[in-house]
Amino acid sequence: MTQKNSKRGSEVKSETDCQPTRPAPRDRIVSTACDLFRQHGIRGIGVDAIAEAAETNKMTLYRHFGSKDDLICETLRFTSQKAAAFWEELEIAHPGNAMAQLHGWVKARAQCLTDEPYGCDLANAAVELKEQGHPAHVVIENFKTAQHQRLVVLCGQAGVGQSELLADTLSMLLEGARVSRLASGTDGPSAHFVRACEATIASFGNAR
Amino acid sequence: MTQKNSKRGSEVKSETDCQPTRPAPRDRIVSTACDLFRQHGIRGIGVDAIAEAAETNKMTLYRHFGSKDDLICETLRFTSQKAAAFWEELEIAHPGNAMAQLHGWVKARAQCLTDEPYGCDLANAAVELKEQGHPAHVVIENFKTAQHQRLVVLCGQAGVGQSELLADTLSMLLEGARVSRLASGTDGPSAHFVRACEATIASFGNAR
DNA sequence: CGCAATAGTTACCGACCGGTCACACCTATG
DNA sequence: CATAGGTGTGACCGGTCGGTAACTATTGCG
Repeated sequence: MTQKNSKRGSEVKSETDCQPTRPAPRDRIVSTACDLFRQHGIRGIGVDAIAEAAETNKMTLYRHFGSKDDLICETLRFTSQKAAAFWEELEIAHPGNAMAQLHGWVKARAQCLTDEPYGCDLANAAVELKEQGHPAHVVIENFKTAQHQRLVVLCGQAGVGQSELLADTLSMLLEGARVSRLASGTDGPSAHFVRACEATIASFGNAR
Repeated sequence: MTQKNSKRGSEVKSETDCQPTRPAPRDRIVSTACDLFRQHGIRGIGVDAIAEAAETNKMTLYRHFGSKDDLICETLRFTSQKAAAFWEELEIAHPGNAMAQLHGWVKARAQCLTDEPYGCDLANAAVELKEQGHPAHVVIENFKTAQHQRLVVLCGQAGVGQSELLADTLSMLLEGARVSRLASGTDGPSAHFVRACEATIASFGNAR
């Protein structure tokens, strides 16, 4: 609005190689939509506001995404992909040591529990999008299944008894901690997520 | 719409004492709003649709509730009160036997996990209502705190070690199971909610 | 250069949103 | 019978929603 013809505050031209050449409109829209969906909820923000925040316009948004639902799915896929990278970092941090990776998982999840107080984007979307048959649901379920499967494998490698039940339990603890932080606040049950996980892992380890 | 002047399909008059005299408009609105919020989400249904489904009109709705936000709070309080009654049934079912009540809690929660696939209304509202300062948040937090406190007391009476940590763990497991059922489907981690709870309770009981 | 693809702008559409108004209606009670 | 309070009706308000049309400006590339 205030800048009219110049693309940024800079000199309009000759930003050929120094600056990282700001992302293409499509990418700006996706990442901006991620943030705004997170802050205001999927139903709580309009495409117009998303386009403006992404420093573009609604027409461009609709040329890349046929509908708001398409954009929703794309943002969820985007978030999924970022989350998938986490598992490789875990393997790098504790190579070949599954039990250490499991404890690393707990620690990392506890970290994002405090760093990202808005909960899991995918889970929140599942809560918010009630219309069954919405294309986002398959994205959400695929993501959740994949995340859980990685945890199942990890628990199996850690050599504990009933590894699948442990993975189920940890999955529920994490999911519960994230939504519990929204509903009950910081001092609710989620405050003891780490202790709960560690106690659970220990009990499974001893059980065998 | 189709019935115009007659209040119901009946003979317009003389329902003085036989029929249970259908609830007053205010009560119809609250319970109808509960259902519709659950089905479509709080943001997904309009006051007009709620009034119509409650067989009344928007004006009457606004005469009882000053705003949609007021109605939201009232429905959440309504749900809270119904949920509070559950604890008394639990005491009646297993009088004086805290451990039996704890297992009864698990069983009952597992039951509503399958009976009510839409998750916890209060938790869902917390996810959906991002605007901080929304009056619903205190209703939600009060409810969650009260529910959790009852569980803490119960775990304490059951005589397990670290009863508060057990209550935190069970709270997170339940919350996680309910949202996990939405995000991951019936076959996700929530399928083993009972086993996870029982294993957890057992490990806490043995730990001491 | 010249062309084509992409991006930006403005205006517009019909639908629906939460909320209000004035007025007619019904029914219970005095 | 009369009055009053709760209820029903329909129109209306400004605003926003998701989505589209037509046109212009910019850009990258042969």
